[in-house]
Amino acid sequence: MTKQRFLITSALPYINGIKHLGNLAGSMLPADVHARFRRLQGHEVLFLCATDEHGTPAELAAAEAGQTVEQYCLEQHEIQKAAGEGFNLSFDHFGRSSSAENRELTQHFAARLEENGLLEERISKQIYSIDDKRFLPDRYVEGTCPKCGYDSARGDQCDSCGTLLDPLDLINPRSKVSGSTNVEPRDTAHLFLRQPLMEAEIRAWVDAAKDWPHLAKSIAYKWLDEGLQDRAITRDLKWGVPVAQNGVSRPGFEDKVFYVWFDAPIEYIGAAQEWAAKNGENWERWWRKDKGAEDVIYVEFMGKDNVAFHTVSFPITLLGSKEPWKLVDRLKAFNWVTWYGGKFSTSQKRGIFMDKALELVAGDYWRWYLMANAPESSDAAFTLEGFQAAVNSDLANVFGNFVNRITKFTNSKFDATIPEGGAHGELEGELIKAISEKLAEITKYHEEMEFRKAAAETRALWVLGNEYLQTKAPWTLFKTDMSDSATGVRIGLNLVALFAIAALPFVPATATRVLDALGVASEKRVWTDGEGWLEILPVGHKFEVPDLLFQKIEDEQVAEWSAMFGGAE
RNA sequence: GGCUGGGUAGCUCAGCUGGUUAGAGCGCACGACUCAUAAUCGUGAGGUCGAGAGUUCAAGUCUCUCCCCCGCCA
Repeated sequence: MTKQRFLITSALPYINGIKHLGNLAGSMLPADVHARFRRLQGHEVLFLCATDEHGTPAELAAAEAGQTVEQYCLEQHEIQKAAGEGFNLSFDHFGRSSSAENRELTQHFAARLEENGLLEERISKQIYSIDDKRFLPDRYVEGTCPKCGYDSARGDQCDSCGTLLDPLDLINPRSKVSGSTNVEPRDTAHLFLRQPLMEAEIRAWVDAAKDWPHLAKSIAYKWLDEGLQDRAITRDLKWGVPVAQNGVSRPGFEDKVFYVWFDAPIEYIGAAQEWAAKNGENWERWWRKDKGAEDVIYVEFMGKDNVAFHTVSFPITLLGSKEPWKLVDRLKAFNWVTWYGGKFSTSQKRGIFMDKALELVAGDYWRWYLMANAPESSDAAFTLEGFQAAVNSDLANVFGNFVNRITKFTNSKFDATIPEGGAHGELEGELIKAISEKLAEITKYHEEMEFRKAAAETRALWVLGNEYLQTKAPWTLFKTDMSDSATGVRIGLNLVALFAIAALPFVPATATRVLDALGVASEKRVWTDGEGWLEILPVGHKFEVPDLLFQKIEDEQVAEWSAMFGGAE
C-alpha cells in the first residue's frame, strides 16, 4: 500500500466547561478512531485538536467562577485535556486557541485579507455600558421588547414573541453583565470581512470537492445560494486576539479583539505550530502546499452545526489570503447524541459528561458504545440500557470471553505456549477465507469513515472466532487427536492477536493490554488485509493469560446511574 | 416559514443506481456444547417497510399529496 499523509482535525471544544458524551461522540472520538486506523495502516498522521477559548461566554464563565479569564481558561484547558487523555484520544497535540502561535496567525490572516481588499472598516452604533466600561454584545443587552412589551427581551431576539431585534431597538436597555441601566449607544468601528467577493472562488472550490458527503455540499450550496454577507470579524472585548500588527494596535481598535469565529478555526494551523515548536517538528509540510503539503489528505470531523464554517467561512479566510494553504479534502459531520431522546443538559443534570463518565467505567466502554451507535444518519439516543447491552454483549461476551476461553484453555492444557503440529483442514480453509472477507469489509468501512458499520463488522469478526472454536472444539480433540487440537489452539490464539489489532481503533487500552499479555511485537501490531495473521504468534511462543477484558455492567449499576444522571423517567 | 435527515421486526438500526420467500444485533423460545465472565454456537417465532394515490411487467427502493420526529437556518 502506498504510504499517505493524513492531517486530521476535530472541531474545537469550547472552553466553557467540560464536554458531554454527545460532544465526544460527534467529533473528537470518531476523529481519534480514524487517526488510529490510519496509523495502523502505516500512514503518517498528524492529529490535532485544541480548546476554543476566546469570546464573551468564556469571560462571563470566568467571572462567575471568580477567576481571571486567563486562569479560568488555563484550568479548563487542563481539565478538558485530562478528560481527553482518559478517553485515550491520541492527539498529537491538544492546543489552545489563545496561544501565541494562533495570535500571530490570526493577525497574519487579517493582514493578508486586508492587502487583498477583503476587509473594510465600518462604524456602527452599539450599546456601551458605562458602569461595566465596555460595549455589550447583542445577547448581553436586555430590555423591553418594542413589539410585545416583554421586559426581558435579549438584544438579538425576543424570547416572548420571537421577533428578531437590534439591541438599539430595546426600550429601557440594561446590561445583562451587571444589570446596570447606565448604558448608551456609542459609535464603534469594526472590521468586516467582505465575503461576497470570495463567492465565486468558494463555489468553484465546493464544485470541485469530491470526498464530501452530500449533506455537507448541500449546506455549503445553501449558504452560497442565499448569498454571502459581509461579516464583522472584530468585537469590543478584552479577551481575544488583539487587532494589531507587530505588537502595534490598529488605531481605534485598542480595546477590540478578533471575533472568536474568526480566530478559532485558524487554531487548526496554530495547533500544528504549537506541536512543531514543542517537538522540533516542521508544521509547514502539513499546511503549506508550497512547502510539502500538496500531497496531504486533510480530514475534518465536526458536528452538523459546524459544516458551514468548515466549508465556507474558514475556506474564505484561507483562500482570501492568496497563500497556498491546505484546504479540507474530506469531511465527516455528525448529528447529535441525545439523552433518552432529549437534550443533554448541564443545568437539569440530564446526561453524562466526560469526567463523570470516566468515574463509572473505563474510557473503552464508552468509546465502543458511542461508535457502535454513532449519530451518523440521524440523531442517536444514548440510553444506559443500550450502553449496558452493547458492553455486555459485544465487549464482555463476544470479544472478552473469546480471549478468555482460549487463553485459559491453552494455559491449562498447553502450558500457555503456542503448540506445534496438526494441519489445516476444510474448516480452517473456510475460516481463513471468512476472516479475509471480513477484514476487507472492516477496512472499507474505516476508510469510508462509516463508524457504525466498522464497529458492527468488527464484532462480526470476533464472532467468527467463537464459531470456529465452537465447531473445532479443541477441548474434545484434546482427548482424541492431540495434533488437531493443537491446530485449533494455535489458530485460536492467533485470532486473539488479530482481534485485538482489529479492535485497536475502537478500544485501544484494552486491545493493547491483550497484545502486551500475548507478547505481540510492536512491528506486528499493524493493520492487515487478511495476510499473515496466522503467524503473529509463532510456535513455541509463551504468553500470559490476560485479566478479564471487560466487566459486565450489572442492572444495579444501571439503576444507580439512572438515578444519578436522570435516565428514563 | 425555508432546508437537510429520519419514520422498516418488542428495542437499536442495515437495506446502493427499483427485481427471487424484507436483513443484522439485542431481547424472547427451543436445542447443542462444557474451554470460557450462566459465557459460546445452532434453530425458530416476530414486520400491512408512517398514510394515501400514481408510474412500472415489478416499489421500503421512483413521483405527488399528507401526517409525525430530530436538527440547521430565518
